Amino acid sequence: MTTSPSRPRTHRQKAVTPGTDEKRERILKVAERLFAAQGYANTTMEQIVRELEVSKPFVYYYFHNKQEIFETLSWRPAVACFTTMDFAPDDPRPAHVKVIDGLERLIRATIAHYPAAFFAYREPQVYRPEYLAAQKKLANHFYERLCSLLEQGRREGSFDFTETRITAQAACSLPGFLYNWYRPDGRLDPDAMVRELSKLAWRVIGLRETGPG
Amino acid sequence: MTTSPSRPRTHRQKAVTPGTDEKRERILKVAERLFAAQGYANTTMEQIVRELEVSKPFVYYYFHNKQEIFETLSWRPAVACFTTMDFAPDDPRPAHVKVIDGLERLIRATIAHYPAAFFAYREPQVYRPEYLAAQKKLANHFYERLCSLLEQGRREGSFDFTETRITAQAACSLPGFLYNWYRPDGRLDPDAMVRELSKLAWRVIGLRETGPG
DNA sequence: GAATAATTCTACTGTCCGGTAGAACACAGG
DNA sequence: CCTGTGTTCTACCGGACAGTAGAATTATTC
Repeated sequence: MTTSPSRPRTHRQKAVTPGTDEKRERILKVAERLFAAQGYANTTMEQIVRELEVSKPFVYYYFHNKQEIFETLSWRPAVACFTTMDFAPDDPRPAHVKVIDGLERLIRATIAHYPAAFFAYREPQVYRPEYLAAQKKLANHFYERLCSLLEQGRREGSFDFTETRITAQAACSLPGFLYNWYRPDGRLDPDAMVRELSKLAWRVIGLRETGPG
Repeated sequence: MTTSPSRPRTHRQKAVTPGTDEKRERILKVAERLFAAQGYANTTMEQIVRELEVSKPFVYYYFHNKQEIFETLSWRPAVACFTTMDFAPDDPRPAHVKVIDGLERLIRATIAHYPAAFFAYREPQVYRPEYLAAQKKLANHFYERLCSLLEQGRREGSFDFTETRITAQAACSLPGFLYNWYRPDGRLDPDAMVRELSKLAWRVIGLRETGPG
C-alpha cells in the first residue's frame, strides 16, 4: 500500500523521460505551499503556474487536474503516518515498547511531512471517494494495530486506560492537531518537539513510569 | 467580548421585527449542516436556499453575504470555548482545580457546539482579517490564562510538565481534534464522552493523582 | 536532416456561482 | 383604501476559474 490510488495513467506518463519526476516535484512543491497557506479552493491554477513561471498546459501535462495535485500531495504523508504502527512480524519487543516507539514515529512523520500531512484533516471534502476509501483503509489499519497493542500492553500492566478507541484517538490528537499551532521555525527544533510531544502522548495512554521488564 | 466582530449593521437590522431572529437562526442551522458536510467553498447559496425552500434574496436580506453566515456560525463557539478559563476574580479555588474545571468546560463547550466549533480549525482562510484578529485575541487570552494557571499549579506541586505552552496546546488538542473522529450519535453519550476526554486531558498536564489539599 | 514524438505555448471556452436590480407582495397606521 | 415601509420574489449579471484546442517548439530516432 505505497502506491497512490491515482487515476489510470495515460500514454503521457508511460514514457518516463528523465526530468519528468523533477518537474512534477517542482509543481508539487509550489502547490503544497499555496494549498497550505490558502486552502484548496482559494488556490488557483493561475497562481501555481505564475509562481512556477510556466503556462497552464505545462502543469496539465504532468497532472490531470488540480485535484490530482492535491491527492498526490496528501498521499505520501498519509502512508508515512498510518504505517508507523507496522512492525516486523518477528519484532520481539513487548507491546508497550512498540506503542511508545510507534507514537513517536507517528509524531516524527507528521512533523516531517509538514504541511501536506494536514491537508486531509482540513479539507476532506476535496478528495474523490476512491481516494477517501484508500485513505480510510490505511487509517483503519493503523488504529486496529494501535488498539490491539494498547490492550496487549494494558494486560501486561504497562498502560492504564478504560476506553481503548478513545484513548488511541486522544493520543493521536496531539500530532493531528499540530497544524493548528506548530510552526517549523518555532523555538524548539523538530527533534526536540518530537521528544516533547511524544512524552505527552505517552501520558495519554497511561504509560506507567516504571513498567514491568 | 461577546459580540461578534461583524460588519456595521445596515438600516435593515435596526428594525427588529419579531420573527427576524427566528429566520436568521433557521438560515444558520441549515448553513451549519451544509458547511460541516461539504466545506465552505463547496456549499453554494443555491443549496442553502433550496433546503430552506426560499429564494436567494431572502437569505441576503438577513445576511450581507455568504462569509457573514460563516463568521456568525463560528463566533459563538469561539467565545464559548475560549472563555472557559475565565473565573470570577474572587474564585477561591486553587489553580489546579481551576485547570481541571476549565479543561472539562472547554471539552464540554466544544462538543456542545458541534460542528460549528470546528469551522475555524478547518478553514481559517475563509474569514476576514478583522474576524481572525478578534478570534486570535480570544485565543491568546485563553492560552495566557491556561498557561498561568498551569505554572501556578506546578509550583504548588499539582502538575508535572516541562514546556508550559506545548503542554497547554497538547491538552487542548484533545477537544480540538475531535472533529476528526467524534460523531454525536456514537456509542458514548456526550456527557460520558466529556468525562472520558477530560480524564485524558488531565493526564497530559501531569496531574498528580493525589495532589495536595 | 527528415520524420516522428514529446513538450510547452498562446489564446480561448464554458460553467458555476455569489450577488443584485427591480418588481411584487404584505402589512401597518391613518 | 391609500401610503409608506418592510419583506420576498423572479430573473438576471459579471467575474472568476478549471480546463482545452490547436499551434509552435524542441527532442529523438533512423
